[in-house]
Amino acid sequence: MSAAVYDHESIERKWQQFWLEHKTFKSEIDPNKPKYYVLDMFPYPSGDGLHVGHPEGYTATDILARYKRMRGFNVLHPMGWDAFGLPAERHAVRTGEHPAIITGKNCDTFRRQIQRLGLSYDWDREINTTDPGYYKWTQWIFSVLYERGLAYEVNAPVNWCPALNTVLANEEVKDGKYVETGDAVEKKSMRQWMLKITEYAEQLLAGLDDLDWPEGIKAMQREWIGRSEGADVVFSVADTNKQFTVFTTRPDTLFGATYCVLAPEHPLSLEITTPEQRDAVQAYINAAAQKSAQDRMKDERTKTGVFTGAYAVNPVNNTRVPIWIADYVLAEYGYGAIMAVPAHDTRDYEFAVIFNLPIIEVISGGDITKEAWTGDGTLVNSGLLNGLKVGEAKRKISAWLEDRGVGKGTINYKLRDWLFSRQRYWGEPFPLIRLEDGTVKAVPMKDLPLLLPPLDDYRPTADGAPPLARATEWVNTQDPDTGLPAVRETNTMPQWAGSCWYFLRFCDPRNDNAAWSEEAERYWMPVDLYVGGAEHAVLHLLYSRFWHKVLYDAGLVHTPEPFTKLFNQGMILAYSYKDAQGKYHYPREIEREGDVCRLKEGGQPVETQIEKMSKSRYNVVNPDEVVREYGADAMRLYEMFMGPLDRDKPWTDEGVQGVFRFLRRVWSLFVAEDGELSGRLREAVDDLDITRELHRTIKAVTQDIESMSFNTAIARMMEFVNGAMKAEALDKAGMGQFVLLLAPFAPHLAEELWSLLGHAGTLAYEPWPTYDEALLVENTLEIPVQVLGKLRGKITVPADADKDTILQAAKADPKVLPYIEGKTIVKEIYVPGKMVNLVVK
RNA sequence: GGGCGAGUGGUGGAAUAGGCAUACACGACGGACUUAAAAUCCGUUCCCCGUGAGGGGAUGCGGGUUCGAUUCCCGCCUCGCCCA
Repeated sequence: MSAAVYDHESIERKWQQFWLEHKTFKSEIDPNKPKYYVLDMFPYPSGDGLHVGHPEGYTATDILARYKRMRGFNVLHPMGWDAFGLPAERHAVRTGEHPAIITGKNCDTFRRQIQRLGLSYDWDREINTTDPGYYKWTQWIFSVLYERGLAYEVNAPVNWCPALNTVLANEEVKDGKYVETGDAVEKKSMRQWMLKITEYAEQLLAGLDDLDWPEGIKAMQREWIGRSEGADVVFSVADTNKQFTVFTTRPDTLFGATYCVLAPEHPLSLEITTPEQRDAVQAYINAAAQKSAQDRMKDERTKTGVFTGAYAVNPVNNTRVPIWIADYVLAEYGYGAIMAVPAHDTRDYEFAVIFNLPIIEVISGGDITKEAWTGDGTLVNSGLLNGLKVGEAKRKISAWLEDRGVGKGTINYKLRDWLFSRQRYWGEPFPLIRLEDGTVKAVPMKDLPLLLPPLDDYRPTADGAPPLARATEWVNTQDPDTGLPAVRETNTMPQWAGSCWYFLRFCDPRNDNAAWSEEAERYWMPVDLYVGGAEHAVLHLLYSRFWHKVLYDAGLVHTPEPFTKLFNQGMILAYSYKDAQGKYHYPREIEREGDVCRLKEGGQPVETQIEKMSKSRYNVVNPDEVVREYGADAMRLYEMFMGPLDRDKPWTDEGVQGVFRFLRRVWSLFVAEDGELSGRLREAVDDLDITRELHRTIKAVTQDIESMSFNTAIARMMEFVNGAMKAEALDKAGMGQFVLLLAPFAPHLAEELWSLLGHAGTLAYEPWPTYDEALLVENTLEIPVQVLGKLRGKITVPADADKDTILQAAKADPKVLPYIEGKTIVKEIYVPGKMVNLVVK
């Protein structure tokens, strides 16, 4: 085999070793250099190993990291492991082996796979959330929250997932199911730790405005926080001394309230019910308890409800209105009670029609005999509000209610407090003890980390307590201050805890005296670019922002937001093949003839679709195999060349081969048969066309990297290479500049070519190529000529030709002439350097 | 129902302060090299009519603004995500 073959395997091994040995990408604080902190969402190291989806985001950030280094930035580009998680715990339950062991193995696999991709991480900063040296500080931050009154215990109905034996946060539940696994979730009343994220609702909302994040993600967070302005209004229950408060976003429609509705769970529901109605109400409440909130809120569902027999008094006009119980009102939102204004609320309208309740118009503008009017208009039938517009009426009635002590203008949020405990072993223990009198104390800093105790059996106890309850010696402890007996919390923190602050630890990962030093935090934070999947739009990104704001208020970090710019990469999909029986087949079992795909064996036709990669669909692409066959550079290049980074796109093997061919062409451009530098590359070759092309490429690639349009950057380099292949001689220095352009994308190949060009060491810190604007200007221009907007000809003119000359040439062009002869030119348009359009009649 | 995003060749995609639609790549077809194949290299490849020169049409659909619209505006359709 000739030495000229592009041997990706040995080139990549050589340079990966070089980078590790020389710590090429080690970053240290340097006040003389501008910093650039570019971060990937660190992975959960699952037993399945790396997936081709992971390297997509990692390659994008790596290109930017390498590019920024060449532009003189001090780059922080770290990687670590979000390693607490359920699969390791399940493994421990099955085998009795401590979860740390399997976690360690999985981290090793991930590290090895990631290093094979040639990503320029500073491995001296690697962190692992399950490392006691790390979770010590997670516990410390929990203490900060606890000391600031932001952590509290509550006995309340929570999302219980029987399949997992644990509770879940609101954000983890969708349509009555756990978002990760689809297991059913039910309501169960339990004692749990909560974090007061609601206290930061306003800040979390306001902080979004200035962030350079995708609008969609910001919109999702805004929606999740769900701020609404309105008023609390107090209704008294007629003929009793009882009263209840409703929250409404439409206090202006108060005069149109014709009934009230309490949620089935409302404490007054049964209390106010008249004896005649008691059985019906009780039955309704029982039925409602069986339904999920999502089911109850479905618009298409016919509304149900039951009359309590009781009446409420509307504070604005002392009218008696019936009180109903209905499950379209949720206990969790507002006060679990509403005033119903059927004329101006679609759901109230629907309910009123079904139960034949009165509908009174108080805002003109619609036709309430047909449907609710929810738009703006003028107040009618509304006493003191008559004649006002909606906005004015809201303000006036809020003030009126407040004056009389029967209500006030308020702001309500959909955001609930964060349920922060899990009935798991493999998580951070809460640094808390509980004395016999019920007092809860934080474990002092000097006693952290509070280590997880070893167990023989990682299952929950027989009576349903979390696994940690098995460690009786660990649970039963003493108050270090008084020596009094105390017990430890047996719940642990959710997986989100470790990822809420890991970007801070990366700034100073080996610090034993503090979670981070002020110097490191001030230098590196905030994260300049954060890249990851959109699935964390609400969960991780909202939780980390919350913790960061608390740390900011505590004076522990210097910016109110952690992530300046956020970018979501799309998903990598794959073709899958399904036969008529619905059974999936591996791509290698398939052959393609024209439009139809069939099984190689038996020839049965199969259906082709593009789907998310998954084992069950037999369409997973293993990055190890891609790297083995084509190399890490080809893998990186292909993932970037597939299309825009933020879009979902399907993997094809032929596509990898395409970029592999490109790399091989680059190799053959530089390297001769004998493995030495090709004789085509010579000193001081003066080929203006190639030089121009090089400068155009430098400009385009630079701009494309800045805008993260990596697919077009690669296309530009391909064009340059296609041109250079045709040249007989190439300028060595100029081709060196091209190697530097290629370096962020295909770093191994670039390093190898750079050393073949006679340079010592790494190119990682070589200055990024610059271009000469003068060389971008063409001597002659080819100007398309349109007649009535249709392309009819092209003229070639000197670049400095003036408008008149160009128009004369356009009109004289033999291709154009037939279309203007015998006609009157009414308008001549010349867009400088771009085109001519002649308008004729 | 509301919000966000997308819809361009056989395929992934390129081009938007309005200015040559289809860059780059894949696939396909033809050719060179080879005993043959692979690899590589060269060429063709949006569709229709035409031997050709040439002509016509096309960026989900229908309108509008404009000398000129993939790009801007209005109204729809389809798909994805989020919320209800």
